[in-house]
Amino acid sequence: MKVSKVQAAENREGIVEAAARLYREKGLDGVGVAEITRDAGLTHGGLYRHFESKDALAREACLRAFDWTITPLDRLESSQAETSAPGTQRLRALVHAYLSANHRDHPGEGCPAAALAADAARAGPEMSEVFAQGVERNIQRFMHVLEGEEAARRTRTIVTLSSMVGALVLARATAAGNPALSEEILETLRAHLAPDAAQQPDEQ
Amino acid sequence: MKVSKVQAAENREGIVEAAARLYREKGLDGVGVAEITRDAGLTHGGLYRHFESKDALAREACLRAFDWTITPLDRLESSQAETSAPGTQRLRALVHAYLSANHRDHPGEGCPAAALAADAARAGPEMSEVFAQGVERNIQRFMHVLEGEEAARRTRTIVTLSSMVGALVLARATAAGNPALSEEILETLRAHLAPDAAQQPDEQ
DNA sequence: TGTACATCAGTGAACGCGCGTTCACTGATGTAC
DNA sequence: TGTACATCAGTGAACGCGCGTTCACTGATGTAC
Repeated sequence: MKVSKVQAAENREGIVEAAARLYREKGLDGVGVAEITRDAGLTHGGLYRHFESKDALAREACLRAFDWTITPLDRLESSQAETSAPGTQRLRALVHAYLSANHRDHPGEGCPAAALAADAARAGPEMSEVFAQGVERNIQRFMHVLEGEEAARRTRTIVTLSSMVGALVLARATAAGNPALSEEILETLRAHLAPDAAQQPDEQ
Repeated sequence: MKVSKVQAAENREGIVEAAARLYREKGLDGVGVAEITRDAGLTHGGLYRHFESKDALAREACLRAFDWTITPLDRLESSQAETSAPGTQRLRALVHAYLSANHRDHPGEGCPAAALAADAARAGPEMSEVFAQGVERNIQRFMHVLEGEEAARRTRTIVTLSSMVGALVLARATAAGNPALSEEILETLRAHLAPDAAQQPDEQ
């Protein structure tokens, strides 16, 4: 049956959000349109009123996923900033949130660069464009946490983001098979990217 | 028809090598048994004389892929070592080979950690064990390039490997959509991990 | 060394299954009057 | 404001297709004598 314009827009939104989460959890090839629409409370047939194809939905879901990543990081940033924390402390909070066991164990709500970059590299030029935009946005936002001259901040951001993505990816791949190694990787990069200070009790 | 034991062993070997390459190129979910066996010059039916299932083949292929990664790196190491290069130079050669456009554009012969870590994280505990072994082997081999106390070398190795994996993964995801960003990521991490010295003409 | 025959690596048709996509249909929505 | 009806979001059966796996069969291999 037909549905109000408002309801239809909400349904479309629900599909994108379900896809953004499920793709990050199971990979671009690991989840079908039936599961996505079911997760959004719909049936699979209606999907094509909203999206040209599964690939078009995947691109929109990836773009959306890059929002989700930044939001929780921002929340952490601002909660730290409220305590009049200097830039160093904000960086610390960001690095610790990114390289946490919680982020490792919940890719569905986490950074799409860590969850989907390899899949995106194989998914064709359009998906690569989406990803390039998302990564560039991540870089821009991350730069605001740092201090100093712009070129230097960009360099440091790219180094830090690359290190965090690699560490999270390796920690995930080894988590089930060798939990100690997985934790060692996270802890080593936490210490390297956000050193010094008293070790505060770790997240989750 | 039946085939000699030697031929059968060679055929099995060919399947593993084809799988190790194709999985890295197309992902664990991106290639089927028909394509793998065809690539090895066989038909799909005979695969189950050698492997219990597709998943068992995938695990063996991943383990094999971790050899392939180390082999070309070793060749680079030793060719540099012959010119009586200090450890710093060997590290430089390794980092430049890993973060090259050539490695980015040919995942099939490259590091499985960069190509398959995200897939491995979703493929169950047995695959995670395989991956943990492979990563640990990568760490052990990489440590030999560095100088200093053992714990410090291990820390530096984990930091360097994580950074290289993340940079390569991001460079691959953005290569088609924004080649300049992809190159910037590689170059930024080359400069960060193997700094100083006269810029020698780049690989490929 | 020569012969008879059990073994088994490899073939290719067939299977059940889940995929992405299509389409005739339903019926509430929202517009034209 | 009230009524008639065109629109179209959503449903669910159906499609063709490729997947992983099975299996009856083939015939060279390699062993027993």
